[in-house]
Amino acid sequence: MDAAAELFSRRGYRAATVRDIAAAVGMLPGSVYYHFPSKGALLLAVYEEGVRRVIRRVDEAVGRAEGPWARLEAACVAHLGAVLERSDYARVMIRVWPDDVDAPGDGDARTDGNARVGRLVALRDGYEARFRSLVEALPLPPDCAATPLRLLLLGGMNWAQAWYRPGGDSPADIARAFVRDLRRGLDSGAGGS
Amino acid sequence: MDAAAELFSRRGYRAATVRDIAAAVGMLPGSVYYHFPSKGALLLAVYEEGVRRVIRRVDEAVGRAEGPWARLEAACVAHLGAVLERSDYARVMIRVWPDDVDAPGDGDARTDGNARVGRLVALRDGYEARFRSLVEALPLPPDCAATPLRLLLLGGMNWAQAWYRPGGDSPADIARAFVRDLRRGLDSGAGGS
Amino acid sequence: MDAAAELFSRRGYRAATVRDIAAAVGMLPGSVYYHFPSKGALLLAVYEEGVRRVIRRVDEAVGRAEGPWARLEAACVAHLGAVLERSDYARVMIRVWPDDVDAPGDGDARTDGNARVGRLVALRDGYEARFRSLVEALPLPPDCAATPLRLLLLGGMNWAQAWYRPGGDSPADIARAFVRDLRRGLDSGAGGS
Amino acid sequence: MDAAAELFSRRGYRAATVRDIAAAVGMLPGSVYYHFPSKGALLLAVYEEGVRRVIRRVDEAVGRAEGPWARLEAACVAHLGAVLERSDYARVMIRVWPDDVDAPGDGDARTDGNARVGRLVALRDGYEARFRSLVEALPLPPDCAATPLRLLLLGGMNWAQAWYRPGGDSPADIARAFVRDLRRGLDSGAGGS
DNA sequence: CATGAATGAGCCTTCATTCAT
DNA sequence: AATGAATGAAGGCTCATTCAT
Repeated sequence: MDAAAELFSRRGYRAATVRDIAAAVGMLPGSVYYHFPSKGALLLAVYEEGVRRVIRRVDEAVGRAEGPWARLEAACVAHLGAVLERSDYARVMIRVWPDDVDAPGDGDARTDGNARVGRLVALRDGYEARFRSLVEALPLPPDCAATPLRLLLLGGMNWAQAWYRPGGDSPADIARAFVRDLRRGLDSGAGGS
Repeated sequence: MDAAAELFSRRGYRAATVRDIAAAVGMLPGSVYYHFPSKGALLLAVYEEGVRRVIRRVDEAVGRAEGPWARLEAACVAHLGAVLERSDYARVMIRVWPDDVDAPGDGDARTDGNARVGRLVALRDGYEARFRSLVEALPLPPDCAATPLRLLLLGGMNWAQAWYRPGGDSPADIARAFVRDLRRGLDSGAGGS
Repeated sequence: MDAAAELFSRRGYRAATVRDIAAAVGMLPGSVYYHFPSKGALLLAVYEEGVRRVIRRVDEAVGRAEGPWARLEAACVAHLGAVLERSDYARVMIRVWPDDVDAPGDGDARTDGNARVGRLVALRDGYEARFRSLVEALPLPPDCAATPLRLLLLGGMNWAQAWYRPGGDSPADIARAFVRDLRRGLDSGAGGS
Repeated sequence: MDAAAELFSRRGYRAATVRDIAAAVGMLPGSVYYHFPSKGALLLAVYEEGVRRVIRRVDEAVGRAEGPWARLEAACVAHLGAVLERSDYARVMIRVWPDDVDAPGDGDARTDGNARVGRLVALRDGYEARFRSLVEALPLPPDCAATPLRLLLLGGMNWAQAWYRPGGDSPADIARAFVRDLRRGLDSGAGGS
């Protein structure tokens, strides 16, 4: 049931009801539970698939590019494309905060929930490791830390879901602009401090 | 009710229940409705206060700085400080997606909800306009668009809520690193394309 | 909500739905949860009240009687009267097996459930201790153990719920017959082994 | 399906799910319906088999004994052994109240359910008739009614499921103690009324 | 200003059951 | 003889909300 991705990505985890997800594929709510043991497990499956897809896309793009800056740019184009347009699965990774899956009550569901939160975070971290390598491969000035740079770039892209509307600049153009702004200095030297 | 700010910022809109908010100040859920007509209105109030506070903080910081880059940096330090550490109110602005407030059913609540979404978006936009001015005041290279730059910077900062943990670099340091990375070029010239 | 006692005693724990219990007092299912945190807690409350009531009734009856056999008889009359006719609360004690309250899933509800099972068992045991004393006070033949005797008597009475129908012998008569049969020998000496 | 007997006897009718029963023999829930038209029918089959088995056991034991008291004792030893240790099938007869099989809703299922309740009760009554004969064959004092005696004895034994735990006295010993207590008088003559 | 009690819609989940294959 | 997939009703429970007091 991969139309769950659409609802999770559009409404968030809590607001996307099992009923709606089932109805979206012409099922009844109970039927979902034949395929997934719980709503949380369904999210996890969607999330995993989302990560898998972005990874594949990014890896392919990186593989086709030459040179560290080109590789980073390719990765960003792939990431932003996936996260904004290409894939509901990928979008879920951005829209759903891992702890949304955590149940409010204390207890068993909570235990499962916490385990799930951990898994979600691990998946995301695993993916972001790719960007760590990419950024560390850059020929940076000696006093420039790779970490804030990566965080700025990834954050800028992920947050794009908050403002991006189709019709304007394409995700690829945006990604390229982000990388270009970072690569060359923005200070034209004309201004003061 | 500042307790609402805390819960909205920590759990998100849907997961923060009126019960919990009321309990946090020793009230019963019904009592909340003496002060606010609905949960959505409560969020709106908190959100508004959040925007107000960040604005005040940012304006003060900007007022004390000289030169376009210094002003932008001051604004970023203020913004990131508010959003990561200083204020639950400000945090809500980041953690709650405007459409979370939108009811899924059709009806009156939906109408109110939609109106509220618009208001939330307007508040945020109003605030971000400050950054637009700040960025446009920068002495940028002629072929460099202000919009992606602003979006990258704000996105990078807002997304920091996803990874920031107290104890490492301070928000102010992070903000300064972001601005510095953007200002000077990152390409040391050693690499190819 | 003490009409729950009626449904628990008539249908058993699982078959008595919260909806039915609520409807029986003109409420909606959600309203029950203002008064009791869960169905299991409701059962516990009913059960506790049931035990309390039987204890009171038995203690009163025992207090009015003189001599060990008369006291046991009085206790049995009180017990059987409560359990068959007088009180839905008391009936629950017989009809509901403690482990019915235990949830099938593993986890938190299970923990609470187990705790509840223990409490139920403890309540019942505490009550039956009264019969232990009563039986031990009897002037029994030296080779006659009190335990099987008590178990036979209590079991005979508790099981009466399975066959008793109003209209025939009264519970009091039945109880008296039980005690009499035990007290005097039944073997008329006419038969062989 | 002997697995059904185990689950019905251990958890009761409602708490034993078709899923669990099927899983216990490596089947899927749907497959059960090839062999039995409904859960109620499955219970009925198990119950019938249970009655059949106890009857066989009791009849054999009674056949081997001589004299009315010895015959009753043999029957009780057989009954209690079956119901406590020997047979899940027999245990079901005690653990499941006939009306558990009755659906709460009105409708066809209700009709079937009621029919089934009747059948269950009839089976049990048929079995208990044996004990009626056994008790009536006893040389009882003239003013002693056979009915309460039988009810006390059977009830005492059936209720044993509520307190019996393997490891203590054997079911056979318990049964013998029950019969002995009834046969000889318990009143040592020392006490007053 | 706040409470106590209730509401009713809705949520996630379970379960007996069905049926084409 | 059994499975895989689905059904639909119901179940326990939650939650925003209302309202008389």
